[in-house]
Amino acid sequence: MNSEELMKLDNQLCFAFYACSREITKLYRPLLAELGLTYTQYITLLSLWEQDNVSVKELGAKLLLDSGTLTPLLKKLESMGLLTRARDKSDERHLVVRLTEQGQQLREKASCVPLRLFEGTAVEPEELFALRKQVQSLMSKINEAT
Amino acid sequence: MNSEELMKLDNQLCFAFYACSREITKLYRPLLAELGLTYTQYITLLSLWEQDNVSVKELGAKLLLDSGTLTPLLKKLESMGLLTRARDKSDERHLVVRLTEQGQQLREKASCVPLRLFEGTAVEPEELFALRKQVQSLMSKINEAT
DNA sequence: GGACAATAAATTTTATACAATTTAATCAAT
DNA sequence: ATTGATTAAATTGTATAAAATTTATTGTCC
Repeated sequence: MNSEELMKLDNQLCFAFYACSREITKLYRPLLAELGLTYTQYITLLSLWEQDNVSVKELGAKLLLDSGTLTPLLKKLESMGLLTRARDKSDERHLVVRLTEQGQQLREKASCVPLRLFEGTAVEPEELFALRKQVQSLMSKINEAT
Repeated sequence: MNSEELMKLDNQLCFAFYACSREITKLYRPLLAELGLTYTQYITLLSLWEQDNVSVKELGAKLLLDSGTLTPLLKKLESMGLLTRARDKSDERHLVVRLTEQGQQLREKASCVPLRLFEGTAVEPEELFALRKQVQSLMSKINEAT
Protein backbone atom coordinates (compact mmCIF):
# COMPACT_ATOMS: atom_id res chain seq x y z
CA MET A 1 0.00 0.00 0.00
CA ASN A 2 1.41 3.42 -0.90
CA SER A 3 1.44 6.49 1.32
CA GLU A 4 -1.70 7.86 -0.32
CA GLU A 5 -3.63 4.68 0.48
CA LEU A 6 -2.09 4.33 3.93
CA MET A 7 -3.50 7.70 4.96
CA LYS A 8 -7.08 7.15 3.88
CA LEU A 9 -9.49 7.26 6.79
CA ASP A 10 -11.17 4.01 5.79
CA ASN A 11 -7.83 2.19 5.78
CA GLN A 12 -7.07 3.02 9.41
CA LEU A 13 -7.56 0.13 11.79
CA CYS A 14 -7.67 2.65 14.59
CA PHE A 15 -10.61 4.48 13.10
CA ALA A 16 -12.49 1.23 12.50
CA PHE A 17 -12.08 0.38 16.17
CA TYR A 18 -12.81 3.85 17.39
CA ALA A 19 -15.95 4.21 15.27
CA CYS A 20 -17.18 0.66 15.92
CA SER A 21 -16.64 1.05 19.64
CA ARG A 22 -18.84 4.13 19.66
CA GLU A 23 -21.49 2.42 17.50
CA ILE A 24 -21.68 -0.52 19.90
CA THR A 25 -21.97 1.94 22.79
CA LYS A 26 -24.97 3.43 20.98
CA LEU A 27 -26.56 -0.02 20.83
CA TYR A 28 -26.15 -0.27 24.59
CA ARG A 29 -27.52 3.16 25.38
CA PRO A 30 -31.29 2.44 25.26
CA LEU A 31 -30.84 -0.84 27.15
CA LEU A 32 -28.70 0.75 29.84
CA ALA A 33 -31.00 3.76 30.08
CA GLU A 34 -33.65 1.37 31.42
CA LEU A 35 -31.23 0.64 34.26
CA GLY A 36 -30.27 4.29 34.69
CA LEU A 37 -26.66 3.55 33.74
CA THR A 38 -24.12 4.87 31.27
CA TYR A 39 -21.82 2.52 29.41
CA THR A 40 -18.78 3.17 31.61
CA GLN A 41 -20.88 2.78 34.73
CA TYR A 42 -22.14 -0.55 33.32
CA ILE A 43 -18.71 -2.06 32.68
CA THR A 44 -17.63 -0.88 36.13
CA LEU A 45 -20.55 -2.77 37.62
CA LEU A 46 -19.80 -5.82 35.43
CA SER A 47 -16.37 -5.88 37.02
CA LEU A 48 -17.75 -5.44 40.53
CA TRP A 49 -20.39 -8.14 40.01
CA GLU A 50 -17.51 -10.49 39.20
CA GLN A 51 -15.33 -9.33 42.05
CA ASP A 52 -16.48 -7.07 44.86
CA ASN A 53 -14.42 -5.45 47.61
CA VAL A 54 -11.73 -4.08 45.34
CA SER A 55 -9.60 -0.95 45.50
CA VAL A 56 -9.75 1.83 42.91
CA LYS A 57 -6.33 0.63 41.80
CA GLU A 58 -7.49 -2.95 41.17
CA LEU A 59 -10.65 -1.79 39.45
CA GLY A 60 -8.60 0.54 37.27
CA ALA A 61 -6.29 -2.31 36.26
CA LYS A 62 -9.26 -4.33 35.02
CA LEU A 63 -11.01 -1.49 33.25
CA LEU A 64 -7.80 0.21 32.07
CA LEU A 65 -8.94 3.45 33.67
CA ASP A 66 -7.17 5.65 36.21
CA SER A 67 -8.43 7.45 39.30
CA GLY A 68 -9.03 10.58 37.26
CA THR A 69 -11.85 8.77 35.51
CA LEU A 70 -12.90 6.39 38.25
CA THR A 71 -13.11 8.75 41.22
CA PRO A 72 -16.00 10.86 39.88
CA LEU A 73 -17.65 7.78 38.35
CA LEU A 74 -17.57 5.86 41.64
CA LYS A 75 -18.84 8.92 43.51
CA LYS A 76 -21.77 9.01 41.11
CA LEU A 77 -22.55 5.30 41.61
CA GLU A 78 -22.25 5.88 45.35
CA SER A 79 -24.75 8.75 45.18
CA MET A 80 -27.08 6.39 43.29
CA GLY A 81 -26.88 4.00 46.23
CA LEU A 82 -25.25 1.19 44.25
CA LEU A 83 -21.95 1.02 46.13
CA THR A 84 -19.99 2.34 49.10
CA ARG A 85 -16.51 3.87 49.16
CA ALA A 86 -14.38 3.52 52.29
CA ARG A 87 -10.71 3.62 53.15
CA ASP A 88 -9.04 0.31 53.90
CA LYS A 89 -8.37 0.23 57.66
CA SER A 90 -5.16 -1.76 57.19
CA ASP A 91 -3.83 0.68 54.59
CA GLU A 92 -5.53 4.03 54.45
CA ARG A 93 -4.08 4.75 51.02
CA HIS A 94 -6.50 2.25 49.49
CA LEU A 95 -10.13 3.07 48.96
CA VAL A 96 -12.29 -0.05 48.95
CA VAL A 97 -15.39 -0.23 46.78
CA ARG A 98 -18.27 -2.45 47.91
CA LEU A 99 -21.59 -3.09 46.23
CA THR A 100 -24.69 -2.33 48.30
CA GLU A 101 -27.68 -4.68 48.39
CA GLN A 102 -29.21 -2.48 45.70
CA GLY A 103 -26.05 -2.68 43.60
CA GLN A 104 -26.05 -6.46 43.82
CA GLN A 105 -29.74 -6.66 42.92
CA LEU A 106 -29.22 -4.59 39.79
CA ARG A 107 -27.28 -7.54 38.37
CA GLU A 108 -30.54 -9.47 37.81
CA LYS A 109 -32.06 -6.63 35.84
CA ALA A 110 -28.86 -6.30 33.79
CA SER A 111 -28.51 -9.99 33.02
CA CYS A 112 -30.57 -9.75 29.84
CA VAL A 113 -28.43 -6.97 28.35
CA PRO A 114 -25.74 -9.12 26.66
CA LEU A 115 -28.30 -11.21 24.80
CA ARG A 116 -30.49 -8.28 23.84
CA LEU A 117 -27.61 -6.20 22.52
CA PHE A 118 -27.37 -7.55 18.99
CA GLU A 119 -31.06 -8.42 18.68
CA GLY A 120 -32.38 -7.10 15.41
CA THR A 121 -28.97 -7.09 13.75
CA ALA A 122 -27.54 -9.66 11.33
CA VAL A 123 -24.61 -10.26 13.65
CA GLU A 124 -24.02 -13.92 14.55
CA PRO A 125 -22.78 -15.01 18.00
CA GLU A 126 -19.97 -17.02 16.34
CA GLU A 127 -18.79 -13.88 14.56
CA LEU A 128 -18.75 -11.96 17.82
CA PHE A 129 -16.84 -14.71 19.56
CA ALA A 130 -14.16 -14.99 16.87
CA LEU A 131 -13.79 -11.25 16.59
CA ARG A 132 -13.44 -10.78 20.32
CA LYS A 133 -10.66 -13.36 20.42
CA GLN A 134 -8.76 -11.55 17.68
CA VAL A 135 -9.19 -8.16 19.30
CA GLN A 136 -7.97 -9.51 22.62
CA SER A 137 -4.98 -11.07 20.86
CA LEU A 138 -4.15 -7.74 19.22
CA MET A 139 -4.41 -5.95 22.53
CA SER A 140 -2.07 -8.35 24.28
CA LYS A 141 0.50 -7.88 21.51
CA ILE A 142 0.26 -4.12 21.95
CA ASN A 143 0.60 -4.41 25.71
CA GLU A 144 3.61 -6.72 25.47
CA ALA A 145 5.44 -4.07 23.49
CA THR A 146 4.70 -1.19 25.87
CA MET B 1 -22.76 -19.72 27.37
CA ASN B 2 -24.78 -19.28 30.56
CA SER B 3 -25.81 -15.99 32.13
CA GLU B 4 -22.85 -16.08 34.50
CA GLU B 5 -20.39 -16.39 31.62
CA LEU B 6 -22.25 -13.90 29.45
CA MET B 7 -21.79 -11.18 32.04
CA LYS B 8 -18.05 -11.57 32.57
CA LEU B 9 -16.15 -8.47 31.57
CA ASP B 10 -13.67 -10.43 29.46
CA ASN B 11 -16.48 -12.00 27.46
CA GLN B 12 -17.88 -8.66 26.30
CA LEU B 13 -17.08 -7.80 22.71
CA CYS B 14 -17.93 -4.22 23.54
CA PHE B 15 -15.28 -4.03 26.22
CA ALA B 16 -12.67 -5.61 23.96
CA PHE B 17 -13.36 -2.91 21.36
CA TYR B 18 -13.59 -0.12 23.87
CA ALA B 19 -10.35 -1.08 25.61
CA CYS B 20 -8.45 -1.85 22.41
CA SER B 21 -9.57 1.40 20.84
CA ARG B 22 -8.12 3.33 23.78
CA GLU B 23 -4.91 1.26 23.73
CA ILE B 24 -4.36 2.04 20.05
CA THR B 25 -5.01 5.71 20.80
CA LYS B 26 -2.25 5.49 23.38
CA LEU B 27 0.11 4.15 20.69
CA TYR B 28 -0.72 7.20 18.60
CA ARG B 29 -0.27 9.72 21.37
CA PRO B 30 3.54 10.14 21.28
CA LEU B 31 3.58 10.19 17.47
CA LEU B 32 0.80 12.76 17.26
CA ALA B 33 2.31 14.83 20.04
CA GLU B 34 5.23 15.50 17.67
CA LEU B 35 2.68 17.08 15.34
CA GLY B 36 0.88 18.91 18.16
CA LEU B 37 -2.31 16.94 17.51
CA THR B 38 -4.74 14.84 19.51
CA TYR B 39 -6.17 11.65 18.06
CA THR B 40 -9.55 13.16 17.16
CA GLN B 41 -7.84 16.15 15.56
CA TYR B 42 -5.70 13.71 13.56
CA ILE B 43 -8.59 11.71 12.10
CA THR B 44 -10.35 14.97 11.30
CA LEU B 45 -7.30 16.06 9.32
CA LEU B 46 -7.06 12.62 7.66
CA SER B 47 -10.57 13.19 6.37
CA LEU B 48 -9.81 16.73 5.22
CA TRP B 49 -6.58 15.65 3.49
CA GLU B 50 -8.73 13.23 1.48
CA GLN B 51 -11.47 15.76 0.81
CA ASP B 52 -11.23 19.43 1.53
CA ASN B 53 -13.97 22.10 1.34
CA VAL B 54 -16.56 20.16 3.27
CA SER B 55 -19.32 21.24 5.62
CA VAL B 56 -19.45 20.29 9.28
CA LYS B 57 -22.36 18.04 8.36
CA GLU B 58 -20.35 16.14 5.72
CA LEU B 59 -17.33 15.87 7.98
CA GLY B 60 -19.54 14.59 10.77
CA ALA B 61 -21.01 11.91 8.51
CA LYS B 62 -17.53 10.59 7.74
CA LEU B 63 -16.23 10.72 11.30
CA LEU B 64 -19.55 9.76 12.90
CA LEU B 65 -19.38 12.87 15.08
CA ASP B 66 -21.92 15.66 15.52
CA SER B 67 -21.50 19.42 15.74
CA GLY B 68 -21.37 19.21 19.51
CA THR B 69 -18.00 17.51 19.20
CA LEU B 70 -16.82 19.03 15.93
CA THR B 71 -17.54 22.71 16.53
CA PRO B 72 -15.04 23.14 19.39
CA LEU B 73 -12.55 20.80 17.70
CA LEU B 74 -12.64 22.76 14.43
CA LYS B 75 -12.35 26.04 16.31
CA LYS B 76 -9.22 24.65 17.96
CA LEU B 77 -7.70 23.59 14.62
CA GLU B 78 -8.61 27.02 13.26
CA SER B 79 -6.82 28.73 16.15
CA MET B 80 -3.80 26.56 15.34
CA GLY B 81 -3.84 27.97 11.80
CA LEU B 82 -4.53 24.61 10.14
CA LEU B 83 -7.93 25.43 8.64
CA THR B 84 -10.51 28.15 8.08
CA ARG B 85 -14.22 28.12 8.92
CA ALA B 86 -16.59 30.20 6.79
CA ARG B 87 -20.28 30.17 5.99
CA ASP B 88 -21.25 28.95 2.54
CA LYS B 89 -22.40 32.01 0.54
CA SER B 90 -25.00 29.99 -1.36
CA ASP B 91 -26.45 28.54 1.85
CA GLU B 92 -25.54 30.32 5.04
CA ARG B 93 -26.65 27.38 7.12
CA HIS B 94 -23.57 25.45 6.02
CA LEU B 95 -20.17 26.16 7.47
CA VAL B 96 -17.39 25.23 5.07
CA VAL B 97 -14.09 23.95 6.38
CA ARG B 98 -10.94 24.56 4.29
CA LEU B 99 -7.36 23.57 4.99
CA THR B 100 -4.83 26.39 5.04
CA GLU B 101 -1.42 26.08 3.38
CA GLN B 102 -0.08 25.08 6.78
CA GLY B 103 -2.79 22.50 7.21
CA GLN B 104 -1.98 20.96 3.84
CA GLN B 105 1.73 20.90 4.59
CA LEU B 106 1.18 19.02 7.85
CA ARG B 107 0.17 16.03 5.73
CA GLU B 108 3.81 15.40 4.78
CA LYS B 109 4.91 15.32 8.39
CA ALA B 110 2.01 13.00 9.25
CA SER B 111 2.60 10.58 6.40
CA CYS B 112 4.97 8.41 8.44
CA VAL B 113 2.47 7.92 11.27
CA PRO B 114 0.57 4.88 9.89
CA LEU B 115 3.78 2.90 9.31
CA ARG B 116 5.36 3.88 12.62
CA LEU B 117 2.28 3.06 14.68
CA PHE B 118 2.82 -0.67 15.19
CA GLU B 119 6.61 -0.54 15.09
CA GLY B 120 8.02 -2.44 18.02
CA THR B 121 4.94 -4.62 18.38
CA ALA B 122 4.47 -8.19 17.16
CA VAL B 123 1.44 -7.11 15.12
CA GLU B 124 1.58 -8.15 11.45
CA PRO B 125 0.16 -5.94 8.67
CA GLU B 126 -1.87 -8.90 7.36
CA GLU B 127 -3.46 -9.29 10.78
CA LEU B 128 -4.38 -5.61 10.82
CA PHE B 129 -5.85 -5.77 7.35
CA ALA B 130 -7.99 -8.84 8.07
CA LEU B 131 -9.16 -7.46 11.38
CA ARG B 132 -10.09 -4.10 9.91
CA LYS B 133 -12.23 -5.81 7.27
CA GLN B 134 -14.09 -7.78 9.93
CA VAL B 135 -14.64 -4.74 12.12
CA GLN B 136 -15.98 -2.78 9.17
CA SER B 137 -18.28 -5.68 8.29
CA LEU B 138 -19.61 -5.75 11.84
CA MET B 139 -20.19 -2.03 11.81
CA SER B 140 -22.16 -2.13 8.57
CA LYS B 141 -24.36 -4.88 10.00
CA ILE B 142 -25.03 -2.73 13.05
CA ASN B 143 -25.79 0.31 10.93
CA GLU B 144 -28.15 -1.63 8.65
CA ALA B 145 -30.24 -2.55 11.66
CA THR B 146 -30.53 0.96 13.07
C1' DG C 1 -45.52 36.17 -0.01
C1' DG C 2 -46.32 34.69 4.65
C1' DA C 3 -46.79 30.80 8.00
C1' DC C 4 -44.49 26.81 8.99
C1' DA C 5 -41.66 22.77 8.64
C1' DA C 6 -36.99 21.36 7.88
C1' DT C 7 -32.10 21.89 8.10
C1' DA C 8 -27.32 23.08 9.89
C1' DA C 9 -24.44 24.91 13.54
C1' DA C 10 -23.80 26.35 17.84
C1' DT C 11 -24.65 26.02 22.65
C1' DT C 12 -25.65 23.77 27.06
C1' DT C 13 -25.32 20.01 30.09
C1' DT C 14 -23.58 15.67 31.71
C1' DA C 15 -20.18 12.16 31.56
C1' DT C 16 -15.98 10.33 30.13
C1' DA C 17 -10.66 10.05 29.31
C1' DC C 18 -6.15 11.16 30.62
C1' DA C 19 -1.81 13.79 31.66
C1' DA C 20 0.07 16.22 35.43
C1' DT C 21 0.09 17.69 40.00
C1' DT C 22 -1.13 17.41 44.87
C1' DT C 23 -2.12 15.15 49.20
C1' DA C 24 -1.84 11.61 52.43
C1' DA C 25 -0.16 7.25 53.97
C1' DT C 26 3.29 3.68 54.03
C1' DC C 27 7.76 1.69 53.21
C1' DA C 28 12.80 1.54 53.24
C1' DA C 29 17.18 2.32 54.83
C1' DT C 30 20.16 3.94 57.76
C1' DA D 1 12.95 6.94 64.87
C1' DT D 2 13.60 10.29 61.09
C1' DT D 3 14.33 11.34 56.32
C1' DG D 4 13.34 10.25 51.73
C1' DA D 5 11.26 7.35 48.22
C1' DT D 6 7.09 5.04 46.91
C1' DT D 7 2.30 4.34 46.47
C1' DA D 8 -2.85 5.34 46.03
C1' DA D 9 -6.49 8.67 45.46
C1' DA D 10 -7.99 12.90 44.56
C1' DT D 11 -7.71 17.10 42.06
C1' DT D 12 -6.88 20.15 38.09
C1' DG D 13 -6.99 21.25 33.35
C1' DT D 14 -7.85 20.06 28.55
C1' DA D 15 -10.25 17.50 25.13
C1' DT D 16 -13.74 14.48 23.70
C1' DA D 17 -18.73 12.49 23.10
C1' DA D 18 -23.53 12.91 22.76
C1' DA D 19 -28.39 14.26 23.98
C1' DA D 20 -31.23 18.27 24.10
C1' DT D 21 -32.12 22.90 23.15
C1' DT D 22 -31.46 27.26 20.65
C1' DT D 23 -30.55 30.19 16.70
C1' DA D 24 -30.36 31.27 12.01
C1' DT D 25 -31.39 30.10 7.40
C1' DT D 26 -33.77 27.87 3.72
C1' DG D 27 -37.47 25.21 1.58
C1' DT D 28 -42.59 24.34 1.07
C1' DC D 29 -47.16 24.80 0.61
C1' DC D 30 -51.27 27.20 0.06
